[in-house]
Amino acid sequence: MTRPATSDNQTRQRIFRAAAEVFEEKGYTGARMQEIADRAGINKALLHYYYSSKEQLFMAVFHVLLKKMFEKIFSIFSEEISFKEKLKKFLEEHIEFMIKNPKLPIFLLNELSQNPALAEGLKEMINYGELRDMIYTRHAKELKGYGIKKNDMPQLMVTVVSFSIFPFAARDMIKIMMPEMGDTKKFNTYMRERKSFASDFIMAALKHHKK
Amino acid sequence: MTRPATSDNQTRQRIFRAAAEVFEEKGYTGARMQEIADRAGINKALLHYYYSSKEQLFMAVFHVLLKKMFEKIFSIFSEEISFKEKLKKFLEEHIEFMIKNPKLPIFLLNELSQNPALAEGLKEMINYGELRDMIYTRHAKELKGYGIKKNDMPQLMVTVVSFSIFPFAARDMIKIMMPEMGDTKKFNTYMRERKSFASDFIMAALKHHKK
DNA sequence: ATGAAATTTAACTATATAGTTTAACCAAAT
DNA sequence: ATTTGGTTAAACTATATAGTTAAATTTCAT
Repeated sequence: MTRPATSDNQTRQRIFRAAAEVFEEKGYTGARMQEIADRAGINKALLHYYYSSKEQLFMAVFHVLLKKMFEKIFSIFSEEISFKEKLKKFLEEHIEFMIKNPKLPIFLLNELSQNPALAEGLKEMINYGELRDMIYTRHAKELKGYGIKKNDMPQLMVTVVSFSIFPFAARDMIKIMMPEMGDTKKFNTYMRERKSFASDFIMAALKHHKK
Repeated sequence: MTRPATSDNQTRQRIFRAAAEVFEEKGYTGARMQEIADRAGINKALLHYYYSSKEQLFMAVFHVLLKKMFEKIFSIFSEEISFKEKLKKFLEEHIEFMIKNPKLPIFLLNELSQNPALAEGLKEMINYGELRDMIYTRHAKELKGYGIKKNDMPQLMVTVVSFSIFPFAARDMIKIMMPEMGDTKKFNTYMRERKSFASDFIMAALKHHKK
């Protein structure tokens, strides 16, 4: 009855992390249970002892990663600071987050696109309506000062997140067009420069926005 | 020796189109040769009569689609019009192109990310260095007027294309956050509004850009 | 020491799928 | 009419992979 002091949750964790790695790299259909077992340093029998099926394991991993992505975005947007500060902070933190999880966006977007039902679990967890209204309400004066109407919010929000997410999603296309950014170090430097480029760019656009 | 008046190239085309559809929807690993044959209205034997292997068929499809994507971008950027006009035209045409090919970006980005070698064929076909320098040289005065240095060009170019590509790549995430854009019609309307939003936004940012 | 859970080993089953084969059939060019 | 190449049908092979099983071994709490 007693929980044995052995790995247990440690093994579960090792499996989970290995699975997250493999799924992120290869996607659901490309991932192999054998490879997950190998990376976790165990065998297939034990893998199925902890997770009964590939699908179950994938679901566990996918939902954690999707939540991770959204929470990172939402947590910054819900802070009680000015829009300008929020924007700056978002770009700084989110780009650092993306540098640590560069494969996350393509993985999530691709799996979602191939199986839209994957979003089901999260639609309730995320109080999107709430947050969207909140952002505009909280920054109403500041945004109106820039001539941004409530109507413009979806365009603006998609634009803001695209600054940090798109280059990672399009990483390999950027490699084709700009081979000088081939290696990760240079690309990360480029992305760190993008923090201030993006917040300057967006603020400049807002200040000059037609009313 | 004479080309038979039968389908021949028509069948090849039907196969190619069916394959493009299935690969775009399911990706390489998710696609099934049987499904491609079914959609082309033929059987597997004939499919392999035209394309000896899944990989060969995939390569043919992938390269055409990747080229299609790049050519659309490049053709507009190489025209002899002012930067402002080019920007406007790019967003208009490229967003219409994306509306017609909404699954293209995720497909290309995902396959490239899982197999970077896929880019090999195209690196030579695309005269990236040429084009990049050309853009800055041709619009040197205009861009300098906006305080854009040659150094800023990679940031600016990625930004511009992200306006049209990102929302399609992130389509299913947008669905989660903004359920009112769930159906294709509303999303396309949103994207058509984005044409002018984006070009106004970018021009405003440039005009206000610190020198 | 004993028992229970964790883990390994290795062989196994079931299934999906890419690709093959063969024989027959059809359509059109000569 | 004969030939050639496009096409079908259906059964087939080979292989990869998810998942199972059972017996043996290890680990650890008691």
